[in-house]
Order: sequence, then C-alpha cells, then structure tokens
Amino acid sequence: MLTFTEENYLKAIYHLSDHGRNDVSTNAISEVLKTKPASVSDMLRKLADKNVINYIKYQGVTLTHKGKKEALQIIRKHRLWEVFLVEKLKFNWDEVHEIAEQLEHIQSKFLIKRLDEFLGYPQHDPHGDPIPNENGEMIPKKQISLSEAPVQKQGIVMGLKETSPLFLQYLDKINIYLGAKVKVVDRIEFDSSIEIQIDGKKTAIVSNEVAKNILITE
Amino acid sequence: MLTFTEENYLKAIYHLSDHGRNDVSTNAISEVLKTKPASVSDMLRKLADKNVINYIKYQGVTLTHKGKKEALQIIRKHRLWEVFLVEKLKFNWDEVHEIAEQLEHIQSKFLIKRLDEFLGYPQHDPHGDPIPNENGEMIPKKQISLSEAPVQKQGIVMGLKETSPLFLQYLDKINIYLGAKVKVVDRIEFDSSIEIQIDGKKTAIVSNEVAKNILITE
DNA sequence: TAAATATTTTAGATTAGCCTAAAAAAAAAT
DNA sequence: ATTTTTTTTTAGGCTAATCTAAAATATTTA
Repeated sequence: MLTFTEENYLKAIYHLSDHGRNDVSTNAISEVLKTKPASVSDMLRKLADKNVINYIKYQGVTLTHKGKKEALQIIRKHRLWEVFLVEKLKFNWDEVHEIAEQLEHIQSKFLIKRLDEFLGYPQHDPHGDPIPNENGEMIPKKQISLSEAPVQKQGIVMGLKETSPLFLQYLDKINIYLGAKVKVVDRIEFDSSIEIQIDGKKTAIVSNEVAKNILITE
Repeated sequence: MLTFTEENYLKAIYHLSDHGRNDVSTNAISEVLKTKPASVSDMLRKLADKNVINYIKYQGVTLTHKGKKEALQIIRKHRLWEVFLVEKLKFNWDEVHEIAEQLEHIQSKFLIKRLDEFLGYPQHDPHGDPIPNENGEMIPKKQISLSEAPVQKQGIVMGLKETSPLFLQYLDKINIYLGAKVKVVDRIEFDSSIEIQIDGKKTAIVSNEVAKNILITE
C-alpha cells in the first residue's frame, strides 16, 4: 500500500520520464514536487525498497513494471475525476486540476469502476489526454502542434501541452476550447505567428508560443 | 486550516456530544477513533490551541462555535457524497460509508456547492440523516424508534441508529430499506420482538434490539 | 587531466500523529 | 474518610516526510 505522498512521487516520475522512457534525476523530481533534493533522495530509497522504482545512487531512476502500473492507475483516477468535474459539475477545464489532485488518492476498488461507468467510459479527459484503462493501457494521442500545421490545415483541438490557469484563461478568452474546430488561415513569417479561424467564424492571431502549446487532430 | 486527522477528531466529538450538547470524555474519543487515550490528550491540547474546542484538563471537552461549524461542514460533505454514491453511482447504502469518510476531506470552496446543485439540494442522506446547509443548519429528524411504535402504527423508514455493514445487510435481507412503508402488526410480550408488515406485503419478526435501531416517521 | 562546478547523498533536526509506561487526578467502593 | 479503581495526563520514543548543512560523487571546463 502506497501513501498519498508516495503516489505523488510515482506520478511525477512517470510524467518526467515521458511515459517511462528515460531516466529521471533527483533535481527534476524535487522541482516538480517543490521539495528539496535531499528529501527526494530519502524517498527514492523508500520507493526502491517497495520495488516500484529502479534506483542506483547518483544515476537517476526509472519506474519498475509495478511502479508504472501504480502510476497509470493514479493518472486514470485523476483524469476520470476531471471528466466528472467538467461534464457533471460544470467546472471549467482550467479549474479542475487542483481538485482532481486530491480526488485521485481516494482508495476504493469499486469507486473508479462505477465512476467510469457513470461517465460512459470516456477515452479522454477535458484537456484531451487519454485515460488509461484498468490495465494501464491507453491509446496515445495522434496529434500535431498547431505551430507545425500547414496553411489551410483544419483540425479539432484535442489537447494542450501547457495547462497553467493563465494559459487556459487566455484560450477561453479567444474562444478556443477542447473540441473546437480550428483552421490555419495564414502564417506570418515575420514572427511565426499564425492566423486561425475558430469554429468557422471568428479569426484570431496567436503567437508561435501559444500555437506550440495547442494540439490538434491528425 | 485543519488536517485530515483534526477533522476526524472534531467529527467524533460532535457525534459523541449529541450535536454539541454534552461534554465528551477522552476515553470515549479514543474508543471511536481507535487510538489510545494518551494520543487523544495530545490532540485535545492541539485542538484547544486552534480554538475549536473548550478543554479543561480532566474535565472533558465541548466544541466551540468555530469547532461546531467545522464539524457540521464535514458532516455536510460526508452526507452529500453518500447521496452521490447511492443515487448516481448506484452503490448500496451499506457500501458508502468508508468511501465517504475519505471524500469528506476533499478541500474546495466550490466543489461541494456544485455537488449539492448536481444532486438537486437533497435534505437527507441515504440513511435518512439530515444534511446541514452551508451555514451548518439542519432540520432535526422527527422520528420514533420502531421499538416504541404502538401496534397498528404505520410509518416510513427514515433512518437508522446503527449503521454497521452487518446490520445494513440484515435489513436488505428482510427487505427493509430507506423509504419502506412499515406497519406494526403485533408485539410479542415474551421477548419484546415485533411483527411488522413491509410495503403492505411480507411480514417479518424483528427482535427488540433490531427494532430499537430502526427509525420511522412521526 | 586536474580544477571548478553542479548534482546527489548523508547526517542530524523538526513536526504530526501515534505508541507504552508511569504519574496524577477524579470517581467509586468500602 | 480512606482505600481502591478508573480515567486522564505526562514523559519519552517511534515513523513518515520534510528541512538545512556538509560530504560525496559526477560532470564540465580550462
């Protein structure tokens, strides 16, 4: 059985390793969890004892099979709760992360099964990220960044690379939301900004910095 | 800000004091929370420092106004989540307590407001207990125990004094549920057991011990 | 490749919440 | 009104998760 805190470490390691592909450094973990590197070292020893990470001192960590499975279950819970908060409780997508951070740690064999059923077995969370199934499997997103889309390219907003409240609020303001239909109208070479049409109506000009963080289908 | 554990202490004190009416002893608290009296003494000092209880050594405790307000908010959250679990996720009423014990500690100003709205502002939880409003006010139950009901008395099952899974499972077995219509057919003087009719159909004989724990309207 | 810098770990404290054992206070019994 | 019993508190320790400061290791730079 893992504690609340141990679960957060596993989740952080999973995300930092890009779905369990690379090694993760102590400093990187300490940064995302806002703890000191010394605290991370302590915890890594504990997690290695519990066989959820592979840990060689001074060499970074990777998740074991068991650890990856645990991490994916937490991510599954997080994303299902986010769907609940947005679809059922009518929260905006920029308001749900913090609450889901708490809800993801609720322990119950049946709760998530029932929640999944209640929500109609959703495949994606409100930010477009795929929801792992009970076995930890998920369909990776086939998405390209808006900044890489060619002129005339049309697609559906499926996800974001950046999810800070400030960014989400900006998107709301220019009427970009998950599921919105966007079309690249023009690319301004001068500053790499992009002119887009949203839902066949309004057009907006977004900076390359913003476009990089918007993911669309195909 | 109260910790998870501090919240559980306040809730325990509230229930043990019968809605904040009597003093509560250290031993009583230690029993319901399954901790040692020494641990309770430690915590009571801490809670007194936070001005949520009135505490005089060796004399038991009462909740302050602030403490009572906190306790009622936790109870509100607990009961709203129980309604969610039974009404929306289709759990049985004997399965929800443990999960609600975890959910009641989720911190969010808006979450409970939205949940309340989503559930249609319910007045009672699945066990028939009233749900406090945002100000901690609740309508006390006007209920009598089935063991005190006179012969021929008819009523609706509105609540239970005992909510252990074993008891709830027994009730399910004899088809007594919240909202069931019950009628006292006969009272057996020999052992104080009661013959009841349920929903106008089946009759069952319940012991006085069982009848004492079933609350009906009027 | 040796020195400088950056990263990571260890050592030793701290806080929350719990424990056992012993002391102190209150309540009950003789 | 003592003595006995019960209840409650204090004293001293433990574990989980954190911290700071110092030591050890790895990496980068000259």
